[in-house]
Amino acid sequence: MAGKREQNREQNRQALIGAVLDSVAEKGISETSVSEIIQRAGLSRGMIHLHFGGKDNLVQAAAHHSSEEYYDGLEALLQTAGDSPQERIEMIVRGDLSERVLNRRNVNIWYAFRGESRNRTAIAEHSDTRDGRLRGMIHNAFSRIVREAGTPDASGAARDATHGTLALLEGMWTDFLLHPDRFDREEAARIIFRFLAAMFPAHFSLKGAVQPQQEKGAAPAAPAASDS
Amino acid sequence: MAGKREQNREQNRQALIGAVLDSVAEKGISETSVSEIIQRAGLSRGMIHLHFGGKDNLVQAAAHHSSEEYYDGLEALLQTAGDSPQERIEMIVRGDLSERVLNRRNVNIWYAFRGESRNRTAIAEHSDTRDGRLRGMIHNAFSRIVREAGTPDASGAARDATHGTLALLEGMWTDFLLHPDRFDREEAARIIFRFLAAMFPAHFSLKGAVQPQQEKGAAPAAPAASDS
Amino acid sequence: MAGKREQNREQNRQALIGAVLDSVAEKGISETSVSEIIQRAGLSRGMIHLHFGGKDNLVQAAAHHSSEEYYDGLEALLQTAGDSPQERIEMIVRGDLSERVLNRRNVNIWYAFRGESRNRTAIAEHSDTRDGRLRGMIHNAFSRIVREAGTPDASGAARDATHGTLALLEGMWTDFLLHPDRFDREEAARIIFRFLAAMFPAHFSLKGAVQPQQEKGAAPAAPAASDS
Amino acid sequence: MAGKREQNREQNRQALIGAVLDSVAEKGISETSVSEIIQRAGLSRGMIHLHFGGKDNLVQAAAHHSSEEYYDGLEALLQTAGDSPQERIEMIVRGDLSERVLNRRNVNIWYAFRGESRNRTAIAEHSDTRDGRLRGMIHNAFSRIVREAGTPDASGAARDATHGTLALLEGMWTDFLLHPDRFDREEAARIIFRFLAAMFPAHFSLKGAVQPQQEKGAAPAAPAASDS
DNA sequence: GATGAATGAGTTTTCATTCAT
DNA sequence: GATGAATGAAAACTCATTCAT
Repeated sequence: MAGKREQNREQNRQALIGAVLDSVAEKGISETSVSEIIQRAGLSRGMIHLHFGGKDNLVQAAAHHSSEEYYDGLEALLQTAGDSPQERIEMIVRGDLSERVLNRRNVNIWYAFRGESRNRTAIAEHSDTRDGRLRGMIHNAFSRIVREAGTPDASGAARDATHGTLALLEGMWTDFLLHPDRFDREEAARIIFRFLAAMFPAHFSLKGAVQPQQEKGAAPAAPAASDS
Repeated sequence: MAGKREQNREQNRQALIGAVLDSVAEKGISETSVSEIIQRAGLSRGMIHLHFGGKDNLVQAAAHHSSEEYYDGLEALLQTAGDSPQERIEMIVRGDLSERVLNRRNVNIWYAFRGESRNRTAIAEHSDTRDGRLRGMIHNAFSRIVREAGTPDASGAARDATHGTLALLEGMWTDFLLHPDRFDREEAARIIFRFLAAMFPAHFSLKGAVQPQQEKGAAPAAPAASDS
Repeated sequence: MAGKREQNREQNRQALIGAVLDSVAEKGISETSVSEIIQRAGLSRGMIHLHFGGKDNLVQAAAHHSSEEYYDGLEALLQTAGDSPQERIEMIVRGDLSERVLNRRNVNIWYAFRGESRNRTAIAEHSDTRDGRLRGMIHNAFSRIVREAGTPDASGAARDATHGTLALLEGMWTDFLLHPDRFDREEAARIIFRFLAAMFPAHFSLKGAVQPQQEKGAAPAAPAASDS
Repeated sequence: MAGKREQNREQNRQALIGAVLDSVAEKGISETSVSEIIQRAGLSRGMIHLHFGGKDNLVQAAAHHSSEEYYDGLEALLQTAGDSPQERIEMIVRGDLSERVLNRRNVNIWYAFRGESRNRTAIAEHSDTRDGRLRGMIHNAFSRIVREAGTPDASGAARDATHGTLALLEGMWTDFLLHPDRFDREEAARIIFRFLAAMFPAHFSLKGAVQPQQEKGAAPAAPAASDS
């Protein structure tokens, strides 16, 4: 079979990336050695250089992959969101705080990569464009809300709401990082919606539920905005 | 002089800690080698093991020192704050976003140490109590504000405001970490106060200035709340 | 060839062990550094940790090897010995004092490893069983001699002869260690046989030659009993 | 007081030597570092170089001291021995196997120093003369025994008995070194006397007791011949 | 004389990378 | 292509010695 080799090749690449991410999450970047990686992946030493040309590239690829996965989930989530701006924002917030996205592994990985400047630039570089798209979507939603609220957005309320919401989510991630045991997803969501409800009382309720419209059903299954 | 030697000893310890922090800020933890440290400190190799018993301990001590410095500055700042809860909160927010606290060096250090769980737990051990104290002070301020606002705090508004404010600050630090060039302190403060103004319109203005009272004068010169 | 690499691997392991033994014999344990070892072996630094996981393990392996070699030679020697108990004992004594076994290198190595309890216990662990076996063989021989002598062994003559013979050999090794120049193998053998001749006059002569039987021909070519 | 300083000086020298011997006995030579020594001695770092001019010299001095002590005890013991040659030999044998001389500390020290050729030669230099003297005394005793036995010593029986006895003692020390737990002083003495009884039945009994004469009373209190 | 902080040469160890098989 | 033994530069650490106090 022709594609068998190619398929195996991709399988090995993914195994290595997965091994890096597992190790980074469990042991941290500085203890993620080549030996650690190949042991987790169950592959040979040479594989890393064969497929990625070196450890650094592999780690970059893993960082890239992790970020990619995050944003992909996020955009998929938005596809399923309702039309109302409140729904879209709630979906992002709830998604970003969901077990599937906000868990020890992801948080450790995310902060580990951010912690080392070398990788930081690489991650930042590629995630900025995509992050911009997400930011744009949230901003659109808030713009609509502001418009619906009838007040002119001269003072940049939509932009500030966007920035603030993303900052709040970041802050919640940090909470989780530092105290995964005592972190309470419901509380985190409630706080964010409390802030939003204060700014847009007609659109968000204290409960964090979208106010006037009916609930859209399905719980969010994937991540939401993080990188600012 | 008698204490000259003892004094010198302490000086060297501090020099080593400073060198670690400089290196971590500039190069990241994984490139902070013993050679790098002693070169920056202008001291001898053996010194690290003499005073700290190994590189790891030195790095931990540096993390500890950094955290301590942060909380010290923060608490000092609160000593100078006015009596009104608004003033106290504003001082923390503005302090935490001030050049003196929120700068590339500090942010890099802070995130570098958080990036690896080993350092994270080591910092957590001693910083949680101090963080709790700070959090308590902010919570007190918001409680007074809620009380003054006349609404019963059945729904935990004070607690949520505390949590939310700290999360927002965290989010702003992350903003700074990822985009130190385009970060705008004024904007960051404005957004936070916009959220607070929405929740407590009688106490916070959109400008981020304390509403009714006269300004307390001097702008904050030191750090404020971060660790959740 | 298929096994070429595996073969080379084992070759290198052996080269390292040999280098350790050479160095220990010539310079002593404390001057047997990693640099010294790899220089003698003509191999790379990393090899030691690759094959043995550290210098300490390598040194232990060398001690093990040395001990093993000694007992192997000894047991091989006994295979070639005649049937009479005198012959067997003489072979052990002469073998243990032979140039091939009792030489500067071996003695230095033997005492160097014994000098530090760490190595001592490590050797003891595996050599005690073999030593016991050897001791058993000597004891058998003496038992037969005692029986042939017609006296009942109520007083433990065979056991004491065994213990005493081994102690004498040990003592001769120490002689050699301290004065390799003036050590006289013939004299050493003569003294041992003088003691044995005194105890078992019908079986051992002053000359150290087996008394009644004809000589078995070949001179012993390998080591004999030492470890108590 | 004038001699106070001088007295203290000597006290410190002895403390250092004692610390070295303790450490060598417990940890072995290679783990006997300057730090270890001064900690045990409770003295300052500089002391070693002040009094001995360096660690090596101190270790040499300790080896010398240990050897000195051994021979001193031995010679003192002989002063108390009776006149008969049997008594003198028995005193040396029993002394050399006594708890006071043959104990874990001494054996470890003795073998540790022997294990490293550097120390070996240094000890040898000074102990050879004394060892020669001891050897001479034993030889004298055996010569008298041989003479009393009436056989001409053409075949060097006295010399061989001397050499053999010392070798047996050495062998017993090695026994003790390797298996201090199961070592049996009585058995060791019995074996040596069994050999001697076989050679000189008129002078030594199987029990290891001097044959014809009455026992001399006092148990031996100090060491006996070792260094060959 | 005594102290112990400081030094830096030398030691062990780690680890990304290479390359013969 | 895949493997894992081999490499050696660079890392962390040890430790006898020095010397200002």
